[in-house]
Amino acid sequence: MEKHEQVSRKNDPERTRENILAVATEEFAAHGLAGARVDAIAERTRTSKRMIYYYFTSKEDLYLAVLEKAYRKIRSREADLKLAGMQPVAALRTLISNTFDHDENHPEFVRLVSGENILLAVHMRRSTEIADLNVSIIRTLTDILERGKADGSFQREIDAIDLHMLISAFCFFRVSNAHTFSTIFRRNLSESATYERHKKMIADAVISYLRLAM
Amino acid sequence: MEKHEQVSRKNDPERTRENILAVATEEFAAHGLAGARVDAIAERTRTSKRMIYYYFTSKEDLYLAVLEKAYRKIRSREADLKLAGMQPVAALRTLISNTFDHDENHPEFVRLVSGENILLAVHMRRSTEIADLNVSIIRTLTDILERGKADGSFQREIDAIDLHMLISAFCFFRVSNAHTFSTIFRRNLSESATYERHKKMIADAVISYLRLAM
DNA sequence: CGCCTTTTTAACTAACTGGTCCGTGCATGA
DNA sequence: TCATGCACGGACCAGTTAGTTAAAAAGGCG
Repeated sequence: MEKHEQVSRKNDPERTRENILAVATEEFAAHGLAGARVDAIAERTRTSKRMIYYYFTSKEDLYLAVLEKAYRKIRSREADLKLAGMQPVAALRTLISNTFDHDENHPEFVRLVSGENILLAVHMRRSTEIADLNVSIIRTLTDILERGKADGSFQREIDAIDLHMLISAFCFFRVSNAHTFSTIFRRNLSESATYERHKKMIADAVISYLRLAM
Repeated sequence: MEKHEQVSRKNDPERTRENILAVATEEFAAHGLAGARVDAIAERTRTSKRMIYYYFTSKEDLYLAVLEKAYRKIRSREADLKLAGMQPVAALRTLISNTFDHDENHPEFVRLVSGENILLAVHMRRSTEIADLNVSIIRTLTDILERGKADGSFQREIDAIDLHMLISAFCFFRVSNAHTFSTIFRRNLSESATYERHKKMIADAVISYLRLAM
């Protein structure tokens, strides 16, 4: 639109809203809902505390908005992996690699979800849009499993949601519990050698498991 | 003249301390460090808020005491499984089953650890005793892996800590993320059929993985 | 008994924190 | 140009919260 005018105020509601959301995401991820301070968010914002309430009504509503935005972000990133054309095993490896990288690269998302679980996911339940979000990944997994069974790559009888859980659990835990784990075992999980080894491990474990019925 | 039902007071510092710790554990597990209320703990205690400070000095110190006690509890429960005499595969299955059951039966422990991770494990790092706690499980796993390799049950080259992580991740995640997971996928994880299926799944996955080099 | 530890009670404070009041600046269209 | 509605901000309020104070008194060990 127009150029920056240093003296005059520029009304840019969209920008203000997004700015608040971005700062709030960091704050809630770092301290949880209860530990987060509205004043702290306001300070790091380019606007004021009053504006937070102007746009988001309450601390809880702001928190929910942060949560929804975080989930929306994944949806837009996922599913352009073109797995349909790949061999089942290769497709699965690609999918696992993607999940692994996502959690590793978005610790703030992992922390938000962890915090929400401590609060029994009550806020997430209030949200209508989050629920039907991960349907696509289940559909993708179902397709891979079927094709793998047809061509003999997989013989294991397994439910797609269970499989998703097996994969998610490892990828998520690596990030969500990194601090206590590395404190106890004195091991740096974000080291690139560890990173690669773990990525290969979860993929190999899943593939081994699916290969044969036992 | 009217007298109280309880005429005599019993001085039992140990009991008082334990009572405070037990109530505090519930409160911290339910709401996290920031969300927990000292007054709320005091109310549900058979003693008073003053006693909390008499024995624990501050909210943070109380929280740390809760954390340490939770970890100490596992240590005392584990390692009487007599795995040394069992075949490697059977020993491993027993160990996995035990980890699985532990997390399932102690959601308050899982929540405490989750919360501590959100806070970057800063309190845990202050504790001297928690660190050298899980050495025993690594030793046990190392032993099982060596025996399994010797008798040909396992051919996979793997580090014991990585293996522990693979097992823990699934068991922990099932509990720590139960609320968001079941909200998204509309599945009740504490149902006994699901419980048994998942327990078998993680054991089979680990065994399959260890069996062959790929 | 004599002395130290444990326990009780209730009021209190100082800082904090979520939320609001009320007034001002900005842009636009009539 | 002026009215109107949206965007904005500083100061403030009212409730909450960790932590304290003080005065007593009962338990228990030697």
